[in-house]
Amino acid sequence: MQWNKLFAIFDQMGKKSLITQARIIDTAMDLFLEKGYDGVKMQELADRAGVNKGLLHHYFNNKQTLFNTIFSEAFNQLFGKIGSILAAASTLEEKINAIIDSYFDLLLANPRLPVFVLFELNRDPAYLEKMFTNERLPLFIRGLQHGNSHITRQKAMHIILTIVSLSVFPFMARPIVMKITRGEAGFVRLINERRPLVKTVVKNLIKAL
Amino acid sequence: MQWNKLFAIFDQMGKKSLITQARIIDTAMDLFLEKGYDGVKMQELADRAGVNKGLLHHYFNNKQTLFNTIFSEAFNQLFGKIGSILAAASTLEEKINAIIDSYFDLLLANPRLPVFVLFELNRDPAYLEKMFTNERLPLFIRGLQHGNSHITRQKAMHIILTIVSLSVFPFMARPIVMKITRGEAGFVRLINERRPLVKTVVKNLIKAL
DNA sequence: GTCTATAGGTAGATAGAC
DNA sequence: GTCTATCTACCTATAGAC
Repeated sequence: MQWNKLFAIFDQMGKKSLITQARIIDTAMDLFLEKGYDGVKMQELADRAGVNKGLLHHYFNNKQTLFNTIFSEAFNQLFGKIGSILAAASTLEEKINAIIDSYFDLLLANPRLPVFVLFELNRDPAYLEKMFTNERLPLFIRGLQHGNSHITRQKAMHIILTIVSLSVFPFMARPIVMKITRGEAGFVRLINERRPLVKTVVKNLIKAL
Repeated sequence: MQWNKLFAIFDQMGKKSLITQARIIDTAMDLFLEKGYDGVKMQELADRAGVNKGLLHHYFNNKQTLFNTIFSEAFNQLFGKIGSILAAASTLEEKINAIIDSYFDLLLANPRLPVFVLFELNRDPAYLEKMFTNERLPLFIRGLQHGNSHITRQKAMHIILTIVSLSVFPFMARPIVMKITRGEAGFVRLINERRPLVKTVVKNLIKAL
């Protein structure tokens, strides 16, 4: 992002501050996703965002508060869409394909998302208490079961876990996969080849269950 | 690990130092896997290992060197066994089931392994250059193809990626899965239920390919 | 090999001028 | 809202006694 140009334009409009906070959040998102909570230094964040270090404390009281903002956003990007897809009225196969497509699109644009979220959750599972309300997961399962009463709770869990495993893991292993495909282009090609394959695998799983 | 007791015994034998280094490595493995490179402080590591902070620098020159030791070990635990299984003389199905079982056993004992390795690889892919020699991956693929010449290089990659995705991801998402299963016991039950399911899914994938 | 003391640098956070 | 200067705490690493 070429912040300097945008910055100058907004500055002339006298609305610098309007985008300052947004720019901090935008930069923090990049940086935390790359390095995790402990790897990010406030000074580096300020430099990359093109703002003074003191401003970080003006907008967000401290590092933890800023991180919480980013983590919530990342978590919701990663798990928010499943809920709405499952809640929508459509066939089981349509729902499943929609989830798979949604993950592939999201992670092609932002591949670091899952490693970041799962690393931080692993480091401190307390984050989960704030994020995953207890109503959220039964909702997923009921979304799958709706109109498909033969799917038990247990089977629904295995189906969801299979979908997410197959869709998300290749992006988490991206550095390794890119070593095999020798570069970004090959990675994208392999991923897009995988998209229909994952759909088929899940369809066959449901038949077998 | 109850280091204090072992420590006292070896101390009486005058062989304290023999296990000191091993204890540091053991503790560092736990700590780095939990918090990642940037999250670990040398003081905390020394305290947990029951040794003086200065000793860490005596055995390993600096934090980075100690970390490299741990990372190599973790990486090899995670990817070492695939190679030897694939190289062994057995049928395709036997190889695949052996890999799946190997992952489930390894990760039931040490669930943090994959998140740690992939987070650190994501943070600095340069680690990969030292770990993944260029001969390693073609070897995996040829291992799968051996005696099954109908499997193209491309198909082999998808098969391996599917096996690893299905075997490893549930452990990476462990905090979330444990929230659903309400505790460790439920998690282990779900995982063991999954083991044969993963084998079936992969078998069906190969038929479909 | 093991410990204490401390150097040297950097982290997050605050105070106050503009 | 923005910037400079600075405080306090902590981190890695080293020096040197035992």
